Amino acid sequence: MIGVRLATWNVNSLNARLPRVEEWLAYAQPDVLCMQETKLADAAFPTMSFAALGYEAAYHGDGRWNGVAILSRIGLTDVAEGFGPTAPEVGATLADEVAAERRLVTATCGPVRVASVYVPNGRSLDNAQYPAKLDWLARLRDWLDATAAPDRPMAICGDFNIAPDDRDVYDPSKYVGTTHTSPAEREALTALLSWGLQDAFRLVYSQDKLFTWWDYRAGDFHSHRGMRIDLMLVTEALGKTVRWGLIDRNARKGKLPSDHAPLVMDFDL
DNA sequence: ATGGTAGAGGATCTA
Repeated sequence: MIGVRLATWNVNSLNARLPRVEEWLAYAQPDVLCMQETKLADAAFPTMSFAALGYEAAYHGDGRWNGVAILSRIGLTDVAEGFGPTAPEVGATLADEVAAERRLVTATCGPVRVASVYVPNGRSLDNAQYPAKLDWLARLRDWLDATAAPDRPMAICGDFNIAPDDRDVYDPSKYVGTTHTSPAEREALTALLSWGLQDAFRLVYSQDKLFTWWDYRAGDFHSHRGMRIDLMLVTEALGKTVRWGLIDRNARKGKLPSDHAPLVMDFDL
């Protein structure tokens, strides 16, 4: 039996967050950490800092917005950036432009195929970014069909910018007519699950109001106004081995936190 | 009260 601890964390700028990430790796001891919103060009990625802690790194960023990465101390091979062979022609439509952004990197870490994803925000239901978000999610489903196998251990980890159901927001009435909870977004997530994925956190917890993101503004964190939008979607081959999990709210506290907390899940393969 | 804060960059844009 192999114990594998997977984690995912939207760090909201790895440059600003590196001390917090290093501190967190030291006490949380994940085997794999997926990060989103690194906001770092690949040439600026702090590979030496993570190597000193025993982690190899795969990264895909352009330095302004977005940017994803995978750290692993159990091997890191077969790295793929973006949608790879299913990538779109560049620049034809807004959806094509969004699909070309640095929002997906994939690698094999020990016995698990791992993807770090940063799903587009969507901004608002009447914004052109909203249909681009839905298109991005459809492309992710197509990419799974083209490049992955649902009968193998795989984890799609990241900031999905979707709260799967009303348990996952602090007050459903506050999210009527907004992104992150719309029927179309939740259907796009269901379409991913129907490929052969499970919401790993829900294999361990059924309670409501367990969040991974809180707005920096208006004291939302301390008032428990948040959403669960950071997810690990795992194949049954991996999900059946889940042993334990946690959203580390402590990492949202203290000095210079990200607005997201890390999600940690343990598996025994 | 359509507010509030944080990051990047160097004026606003994004979240």
